[in-house]
Amino acid sequence: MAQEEVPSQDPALPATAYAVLGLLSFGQELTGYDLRKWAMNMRYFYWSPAQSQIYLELRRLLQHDLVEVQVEEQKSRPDKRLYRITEAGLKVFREWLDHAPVGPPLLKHSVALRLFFGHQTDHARLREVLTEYRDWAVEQTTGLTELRTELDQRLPYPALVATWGSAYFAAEITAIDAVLADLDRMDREEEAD
Amino acid sequence: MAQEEVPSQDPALPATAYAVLGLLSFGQELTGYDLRKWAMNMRYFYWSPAQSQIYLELRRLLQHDLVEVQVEEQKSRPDKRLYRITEAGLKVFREWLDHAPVGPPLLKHSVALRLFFGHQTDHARLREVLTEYRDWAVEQTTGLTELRTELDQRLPYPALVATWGSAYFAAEITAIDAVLADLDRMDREEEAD
DNA sequence: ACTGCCATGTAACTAGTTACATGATTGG
DNA sequence: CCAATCATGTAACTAGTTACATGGCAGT
Repeated sequence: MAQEEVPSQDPALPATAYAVLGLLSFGQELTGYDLRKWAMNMRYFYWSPAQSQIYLELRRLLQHDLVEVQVEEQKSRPDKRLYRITEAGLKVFREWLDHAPVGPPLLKHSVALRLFFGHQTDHARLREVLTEYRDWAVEQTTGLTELRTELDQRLPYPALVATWGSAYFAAEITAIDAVLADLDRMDREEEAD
Repeated sequence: MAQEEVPSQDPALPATAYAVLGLLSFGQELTGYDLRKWAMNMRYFYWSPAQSQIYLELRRLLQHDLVEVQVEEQKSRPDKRLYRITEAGLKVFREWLDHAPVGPPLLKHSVALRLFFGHQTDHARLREVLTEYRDWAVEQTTGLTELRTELDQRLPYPALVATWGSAYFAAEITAIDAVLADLDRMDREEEAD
């Protein structure tokens, strides 16, 4: 390591670090374990990183003095490490929130990918895959509606995102139904020649 | 390395490898360069990996004999490597298409993430970010409609996905408008106290 | 004259994953 | 009594990124 000259002007953190920082920006002291649970509530629109990744980001943020930790000793189990955002952390987070370039969402839709290659399989199997995805999407809407009622008024912005998420899954369900109908149409057209 | 005993029964390839294999399953011989262009057409629903990653996957697929290559020598520029899917490749691809478990889409929506943390910024900035995203989404629908007319009849399944994609972006635009309206409402409620 | 396309590849890095290890406490 | 939860962390790996290098040829 070189001798420190500048106290890291622009840490250029990965998105996950900002997600962690953002969760801490609500003002509560949280453990890595707590953060993982919160991150799971965000899975509807932001892929939850693995548990080990969260602990890694926390250590990185600590090194940059963007969070501070208070260790609570526990008998015969790992010490509880309560993280809190620092002034510097809040500053960096707000800077990101206000000035980071608006990027497109990163999407890897494996079901859409499989439909794209539909010429290599049959409609029966395609319908199975699509239906399974549809069922999953229905479950997600249920989960989101529950989450939203849980959030409402207390956390207005997360509630807004939950509403958005519901709309997203509703749209997916409608789109799947349209695709399913199109597959039927294709079958009928094939039959009638 | 151990001495080869089994000729790699289950290669367990990453998703990107299947995407490449799938593109080759249309029957054309393609270069890495061609594949990158095709992958860019899929960016609406499946994140385009970096160019270097595509070349890497091709080399891996070659090692597994899932593709074969025909080298065309070029004077004073890199040789053109035309890849073609093999019988084994087609088999592995179909196996994946038919039997891979249906996974949820991987989504990292940085705009939704920023809205989630709206308490740390102001509505003016939030509106800017949302509007910029909205504009981008509008562009995407335009691109997709063009692509769909280009695909229609010739490639029915990609056309289906393109339609789905249009619906997705349309839903995003509607959702953003709803969020924008909600922000207005929040402003009015704040004002009236 | 210059920009963009064709075409491949390497090097160094970062983000992320899965699997493992530990072990008491709480709830049904 | 058994399963889940709490709570952190390491090790080995894979997927993916950016930046660089090369250099002719086609179109405006």
